[in-house]
Amino acid sequence: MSASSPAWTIVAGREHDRIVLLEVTSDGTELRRRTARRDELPAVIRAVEARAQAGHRWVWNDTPRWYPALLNAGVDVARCHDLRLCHAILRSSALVSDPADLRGATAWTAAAGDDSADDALFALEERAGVPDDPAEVRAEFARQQAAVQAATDPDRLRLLLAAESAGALIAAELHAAGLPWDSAVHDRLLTDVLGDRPSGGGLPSLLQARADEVRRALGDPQASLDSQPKLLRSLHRAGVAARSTSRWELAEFDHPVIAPLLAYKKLMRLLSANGWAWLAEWAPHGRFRPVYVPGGVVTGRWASSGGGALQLPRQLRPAVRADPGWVLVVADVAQLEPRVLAAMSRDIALADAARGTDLYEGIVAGGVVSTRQEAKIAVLGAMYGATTGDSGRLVPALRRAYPRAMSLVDDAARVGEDGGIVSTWLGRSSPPPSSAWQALQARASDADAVSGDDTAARRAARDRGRFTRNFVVQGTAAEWALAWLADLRGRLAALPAIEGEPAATRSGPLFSRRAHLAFFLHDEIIVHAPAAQAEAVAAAVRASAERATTLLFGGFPLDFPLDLRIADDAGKG
DNA sequence: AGTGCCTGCGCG
DNA sequence: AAAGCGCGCAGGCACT
Repeated sequence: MSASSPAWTIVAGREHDRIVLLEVTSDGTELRRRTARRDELPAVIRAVEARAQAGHRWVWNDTPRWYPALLNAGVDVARCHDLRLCHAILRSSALVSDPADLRGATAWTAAAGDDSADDALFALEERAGVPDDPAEVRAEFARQQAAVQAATDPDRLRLLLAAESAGALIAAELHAAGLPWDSAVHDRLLTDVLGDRPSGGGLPSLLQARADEVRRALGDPQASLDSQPKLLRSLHRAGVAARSTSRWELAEFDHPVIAPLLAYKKLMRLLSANGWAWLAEWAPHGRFRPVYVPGGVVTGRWASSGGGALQLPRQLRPAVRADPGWVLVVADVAQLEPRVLAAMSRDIALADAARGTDLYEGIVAGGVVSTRQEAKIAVLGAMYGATTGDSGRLVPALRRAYPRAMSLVDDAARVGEDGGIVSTWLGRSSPPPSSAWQALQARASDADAVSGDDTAARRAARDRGRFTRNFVVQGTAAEWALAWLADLRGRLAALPAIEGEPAATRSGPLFSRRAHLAFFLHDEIIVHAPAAQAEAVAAAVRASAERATTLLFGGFPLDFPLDLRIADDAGKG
């Protein structure tokens, strides 16, 4: 390592009309300070990136503040440290021994909780509240480094911060590249299911036909089908004594209105959530560009804002189509969360059950329950804290067969019920209980508590227990997925760009000639790749999954098998 | 007209 | 109406 090469380059913020960049060694020595006009930034960053040593990171206050403009200019970076996201992790991590300095830096806290700037239209704008002053940015980075160095387990935290920051880069890149979307396929699907698109303000023909059928069965030509209270009253008049209009409830009744009404609701849902209006707004030019929000969920999962990226119905998958000459590599992890639970609890018995490709069949083969369906609801019940019904009934069998795994989630639940903090494998910690929650518990344990207080407090405690029970598993699964994604991103960047003119330029200046991530959904990814690189990408996807497993869980004998296919569209399988 | 809550349903 | 976690969004509706 050359003494003059920076380990970090801090994009420290704005001073007058110029952006301040500080090159810093790993021990904090400042090597060089320079400034650039905003329009010069892509070229400056490209130049620094080109001569950076391995492991160099960009440090900046907020990835959406800087990175989209770089991507638009055709510049990407290998690594970054996102101060806003890392602050949010460190200030509440139980691994940080003395978070006082970080918690005192309230400007970063306010910014971390502010989602008003996550709107697609403002993604390029400055996010309200994120400090932009070079001295403050530098100080916050120093606070974070000190917190990590003094932490109980610095290596885990470093891995978590690196993964979280890589996620910030990937989220911006996913938006820039977009998911290839065939609007003709989407339109055909809508027309097939809903009927011809109305020219005026009316409903598509098949949807209208269903509505007519429902009103006939109700004997009420004026019945309102889209207002829950009105529909409920119409149903009551027709002799259907439902208490709600949800699908599960309606299915219990035997009445001629039920079938057409359920059909109507299904079609109406497609029209309002992902109909022609959605297509025009969110996938207008052959790409669906949702706004991803890394760290948007308490557990560390990503959220999304706009377009409903994380709720894309299976029904619409056929509209995800590769460009000509390109393919999609679609991969998801089978039973990610129970595998994560087995690994983090070091439960060899559960790891043995996961040995094949289907963990649930493995549980059946071990004689714990008798069918795959039972295994599935038992495992979900264990992770979610089910106490009643089929699921709750099966959990004790799991507790006998996999005591280590079950202790981990049972302990997490107990800590939560007691008002404590739990943490993921890499050290993301749950938020403390709200003051209202604490007040409720305090009131109930008071000597002269009213009788209602006690049951309310017990219920709130159990609710929180189910939350912390699930937090450790869902959060660690999110960490595995981030590690997978981050490693894969590096492997894809190392593949050669295609020669000649790109088949399409809709993925932006960087990704129109390079294999790139196009979609991410908790435990599933889609890579858009030149057809000639399909096998290389598939190998990279698998290798990254193995790397993520090793990074998190070392040599624990458990793998995370992928369901992987190479196809022109994402609708099969 | 803007807001915030409720219901219901899509995803993992 | 899910029993049992985490989300976002549309539409209706009550409120300001």
